[in-house]
Amino acid sequence: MTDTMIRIAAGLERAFAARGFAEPSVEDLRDAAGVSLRTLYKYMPSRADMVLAALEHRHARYLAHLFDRLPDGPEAALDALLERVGTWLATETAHGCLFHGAVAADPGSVPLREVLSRHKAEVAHRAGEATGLAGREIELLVLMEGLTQAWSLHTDAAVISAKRLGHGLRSREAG
Amino acid sequence: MTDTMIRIAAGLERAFAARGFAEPSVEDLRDAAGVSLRTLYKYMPSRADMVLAALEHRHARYLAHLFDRLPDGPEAALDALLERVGTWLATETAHGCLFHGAVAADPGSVPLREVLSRHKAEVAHRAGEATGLAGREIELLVLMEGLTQAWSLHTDAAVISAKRLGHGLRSREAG
DNA sequence: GACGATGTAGAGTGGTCCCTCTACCTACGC
DNA sequence: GCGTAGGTAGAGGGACCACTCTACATCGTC
Repeated sequence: MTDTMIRIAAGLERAFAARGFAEPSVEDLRDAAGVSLRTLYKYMPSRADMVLAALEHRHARYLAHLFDRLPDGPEAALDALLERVGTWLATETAHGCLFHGAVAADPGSVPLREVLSRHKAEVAHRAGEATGLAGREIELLVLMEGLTQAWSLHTDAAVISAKRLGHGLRSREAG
Repeated sequence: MTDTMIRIAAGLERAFAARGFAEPSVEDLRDAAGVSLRTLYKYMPSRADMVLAALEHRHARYLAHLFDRLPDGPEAALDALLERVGTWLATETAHGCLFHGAVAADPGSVPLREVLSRHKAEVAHRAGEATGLAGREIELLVLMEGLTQAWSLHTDAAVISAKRLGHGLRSREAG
């Protein structure tokens, strides 16, 4: 039951990541999920629900990718974190953040915006904990968001630049 | 002739900025442009061309907003630049960067990606010139992109955070 | 006052899409 | 052997959308 659900969500995430939110039809999504149309609609009663399920699935995977067994020292942690953002972008997505992409594809959707907010807030919060920069979550958010957006244009150079900006953040404790 | 064209492009830009790229139908765009369907298609032979025209128009307006009469001193220039990014987001767009939004709505479009690249490259280049940070364009790009994305969640706090990150960038000339 | 360029108004067409529904299959507990 | 739960396959409805086309209005120029 929940097993089927997870398998479907994984397939949907893959489809949306590869082709965006506008293009794939529900029949494409059915193929990506590997179930029949009826089963798909049983678990996700509308296309909008399919988007939400895919994002939920991605949220869990993204957190795991960024924070599992991160180095302990604060400087090492921040560098490793930004490095992992780069590897995520290189392996998992063709362009930009999937959550922003979903909102951009349907700006009127309130639940979508809520998912985006929760996602970013949790990423920022855990980044603050992991790097010993609690209280500077917004700086960390700006850094990670900027890297995510700039990566598609500059790949590794963007990672290096984000790390430099991050070092500046730590060397001065000015408020 | 070109006058009509500009008026149409301005209306299209407003429509896409307000409602995203997926939602508005061509009839909605016609209303926003204030011309007939026939005239609209005369100047922009397809809906994809309407998107491109809207982005071209926005590109010019964005550059003007960011760089017209920017303060001279490098520190003041960077702060003012980031401040202007904030005011742009507050007055011009409900959510995120319109160029990224357009690509997200149609990830397969090559001309769209080219417009995005040219836009970001020119913004970064001119930001480097204006702030005396030529050679650090990618850091500036990460900063401005991060601010743009984080702004919708944190508004003014994101501007302040971006400024802090920017100060760190200047205080150390390390490569 | 005729004309040509440029515009408006809006109906129609072909196609796609989301979603529903019918009909059938398979595995398992008892 | 039979009911039940949960699955597949796929056709069809109703709505919407991008785009085209016909018919008519306006206006500056000669």
